[in-house]
Amino acid sequence: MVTLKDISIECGVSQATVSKALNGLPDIGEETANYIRSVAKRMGYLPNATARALKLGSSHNIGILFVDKTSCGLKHEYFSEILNSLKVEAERLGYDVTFISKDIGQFSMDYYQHAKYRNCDGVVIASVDFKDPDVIRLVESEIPTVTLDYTFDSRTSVLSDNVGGMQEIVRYVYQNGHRRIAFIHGEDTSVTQKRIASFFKTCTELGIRVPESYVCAAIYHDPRSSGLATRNLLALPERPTCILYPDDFSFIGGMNELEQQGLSIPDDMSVVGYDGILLSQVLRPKLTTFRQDAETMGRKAAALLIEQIEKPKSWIPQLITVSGELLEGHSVKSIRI
Amino acid sequence: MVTLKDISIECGVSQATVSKALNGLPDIGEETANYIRSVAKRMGYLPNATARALKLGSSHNIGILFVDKTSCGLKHEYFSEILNSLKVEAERLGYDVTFISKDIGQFSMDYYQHAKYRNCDGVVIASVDFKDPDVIRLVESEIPTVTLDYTFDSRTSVLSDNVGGMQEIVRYVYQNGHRRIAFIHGEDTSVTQKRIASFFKTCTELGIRVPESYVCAAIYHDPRSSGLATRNLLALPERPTCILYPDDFSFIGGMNELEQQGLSIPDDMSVVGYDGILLSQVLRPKLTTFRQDAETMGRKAAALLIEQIEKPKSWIPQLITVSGELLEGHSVKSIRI
DNA sequence: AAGTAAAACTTAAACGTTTACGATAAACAC
DNA sequence: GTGTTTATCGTAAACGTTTAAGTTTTACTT
Repeated sequence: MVTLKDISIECGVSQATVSKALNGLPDIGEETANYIRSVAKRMGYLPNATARALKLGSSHNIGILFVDKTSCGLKHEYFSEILNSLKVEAERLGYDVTFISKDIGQFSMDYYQHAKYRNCDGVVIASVDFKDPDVIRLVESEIPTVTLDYTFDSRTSVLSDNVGGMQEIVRYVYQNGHRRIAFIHGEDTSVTQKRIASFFKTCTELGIRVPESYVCAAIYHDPRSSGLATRNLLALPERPTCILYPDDFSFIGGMNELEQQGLSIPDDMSVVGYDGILLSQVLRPKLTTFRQDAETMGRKAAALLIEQIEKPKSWIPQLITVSGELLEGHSVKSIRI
Repeated sequence: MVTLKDISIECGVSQATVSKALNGLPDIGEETANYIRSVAKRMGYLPNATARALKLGSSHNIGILFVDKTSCGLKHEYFSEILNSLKVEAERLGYDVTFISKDIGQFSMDYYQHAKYRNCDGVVIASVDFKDPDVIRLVESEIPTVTLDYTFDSRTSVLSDNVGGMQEIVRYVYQNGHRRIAFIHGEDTSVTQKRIASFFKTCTELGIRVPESYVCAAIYHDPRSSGLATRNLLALPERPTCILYPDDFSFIGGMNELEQQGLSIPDDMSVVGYDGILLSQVLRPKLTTFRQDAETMGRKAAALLIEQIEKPKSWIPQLITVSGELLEGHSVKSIRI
């Protein structure tokens, strides 16, 4: 490994001069600087991120928190898309991305300790239990953080527009003549709460009455529970004409249930998904769904975190809401009223 | 941040003593060591991975190479599952995981340089163009590597059993009475080549004649191209009775095509997927497919890489083949001959 | 010509560890 | 009592950077 010292010897100058020349500091003569740079290049010099981090106290490395407990963390296309764009943007800005977890090796540490241990300049928190005391400790620490789809007081977060998304869906369905709209939602999270609230609010605005039995719970990303919920809805004396699913993948459960009962989509039942994953666009009939802009969310999260890292003084916490778009498929029938 | 120095002052001993006590070296008195450890705990001491890495020349950090060009890198459940188990296993063994890429910030570097820059102890290479000169440079460097689903000379790799998988599929289909078996394969990669070779070999062993038109190309993870290939197969004068798809997700394209032509699965056409992703198990009829054990692959890759890192002297390159299992669904009809 | 300022470069300390080597004292052998 | 071993702890250098402060040389000002 070629170091500053090697170059300094080769050039006949001091290490400091080499360092300053390579970093473009102003107090090195142009001639000398160019010469040093050329020698560095010839010798194949690479800066040592570790030494730099030790000296500067900043590692140019950000942590990412994905919990694997649900085991659908990374598997979910929404999150893997976020992760990918986050990584790309961070790298564009000169930062690497490292996973943060509890319990690294024999050491047992919490997220905050892990981030400190690795000298992470900041952490993006996604897909975790936000009630976890360890998560809260990290968020309340001095380490810059950005949370995804959850907001802590005085902290920056990037949110998918769940309120707007649900509103658009309900309005779209309403415009297509539906008045008996059921909503199968996911397990109780802040995202779910927002969608439920927006669902009721929009229905009220439109003057739609929503029977209690039309709103039922399932589990995200679990077609079985959504299938079950679908069956219950179909058994109702007054069937809905349209069912909103917690996510596109869960809809598969509903699809199977409908098919089994000999009902066709959208003629006998209209359906809407959520997420806009690849699958939704290749199903026949194409699924009408609300596409969350995961790419933008990951990019924004990285950009905001790094901005916060680089100007910590003047930083004011931000709440960024990333809007999505309704992807119109052929799963909602237009019915005359 | 509390350092060894702080503890040494508090305890009235030297830094060296503290370091040795915390690392459990034998030349510190038991009494002193216990005292130092208790003080360290009380003061909330955390080792500094950066300083340690600089001193020891090993960062306890491994790199992971995922290319995003195809943009289906992380999105593919197969890879996200590998990534997840790789991460979990690495952390269990005391290593963190960092993404490696070209071009970090304003610096333009190749994979090898990036890995050196970050002091990665080793790199797992997955889902990339293995012909890329930059990848080859990395593999041929002194940095320990493990490749996934591709083998370089004298290098360790973890392979999914594509040969065995295809063999099992063909045999299963054969046992169910099929003799006219078509195979839609993915784009030309070493994985594809293995599957094609195994397909032909197994067919030959079983005495099945395979018309040239039965083997056609599509693109992995792309239902459209598989749909097109399906259409071509259906237009053949002598239709196959069973179609093997490049992967489960691509099969959706075939499913749509079959449905559109009024053909039902498996009565009018038998189908088999590949991968065993979640989707395959919730489709109706359930898709018969070959499940790749991505969890084991990621785990093995991490374990092998770390073993290689920790005993580089005695290391002999290994080729590990991870076998999968046939998941029998209801998409293959048993026909009498 | 004397003083000041700017430019170009060096010295040396610091970041937080680890570890080879040295030092001290107690314990032991004879 | 002398010499040797052993246990325990300290000293100091090293890993590869960055940077404040100092030094020398040159140029400029009046």
